[in-house]
Amino acid sequence: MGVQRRTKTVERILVAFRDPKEALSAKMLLCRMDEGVNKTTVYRLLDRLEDDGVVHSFSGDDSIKYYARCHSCSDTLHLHSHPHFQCVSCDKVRCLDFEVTLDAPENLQVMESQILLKGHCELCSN
Amino acid sequence: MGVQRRTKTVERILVAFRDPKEALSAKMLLCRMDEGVNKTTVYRLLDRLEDDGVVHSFSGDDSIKYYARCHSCSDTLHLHSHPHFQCVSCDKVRCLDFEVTLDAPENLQVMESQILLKGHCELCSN
DNA sequence: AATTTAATGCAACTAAGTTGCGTTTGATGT
DNA sequence: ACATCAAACGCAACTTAGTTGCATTAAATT
Repeated sequence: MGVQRRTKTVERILVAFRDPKEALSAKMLLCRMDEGVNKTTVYRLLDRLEDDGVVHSFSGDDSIKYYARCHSCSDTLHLHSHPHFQCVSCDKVRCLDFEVTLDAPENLQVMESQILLKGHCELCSN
Repeated sequence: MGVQRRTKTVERILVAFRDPKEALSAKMLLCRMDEGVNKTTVYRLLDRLEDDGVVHSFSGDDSIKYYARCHSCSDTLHLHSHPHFQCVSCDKVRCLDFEVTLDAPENLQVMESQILLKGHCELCSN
């Protein structure tokens, strides 16, 4: 049933996610919140915020779980059909703007699709 | 520079990958090879086979690395633009037949794309 | 058969993520 | 304002995927 109390740590995590496109791992979040927050708390809050439809998650190419803001999700409806991009140079991960629909074989009942593009971002592609 | 010697363990791993579409994790491989093979060996062989263009890898929704046979790759050219499917019920993972091309924003220099569909496979969708 | 070096096994390690439990703290009622 | 109670927290210990160093084994070549 997700987050019930608006604690300081919740506020700080939401601040870390102020960029609507940027995706963060638990470790990145821990680094940003310089004043000591426990990693267990971060992992648990990310779970709760995901339940609430505040953030969505996906697995990066490095097999690390990344989280980013949701924009039209709730605790009852989670819908993401946008791709994500991971820069192989600076390792930044983010949501891309366009939606993708794939027509999968009929015998498969597809519930979700995760698309991860890898390459060099604008800043790293020189 | 990949596999240089055709050892028994290499043979056994290639047998495990006889299904051209099925994707396997290191753990699954270890289970299949009932006679003791060390996990380090499996991880190392998978790396080498990937270098050689014999298998390709991708990250599952469970943040576990999966490997599957390549069909037209070599040590110099690795090219995969097909999606993968992971059944949320039986956890089997496999390659799908169709190729996908996405038009990413121009400012991004995309080198590779990973598409993972999640849902129920034919056998589990009742 | 002897030699060489890739491949293997083992133990110890790293890193992401989880769990149990005792303590703290935010929300609610009086 | 204060007591209460469960949500949220911190800590330590754990699980699991994957890696590394090193000594040993076994393919390939002579």
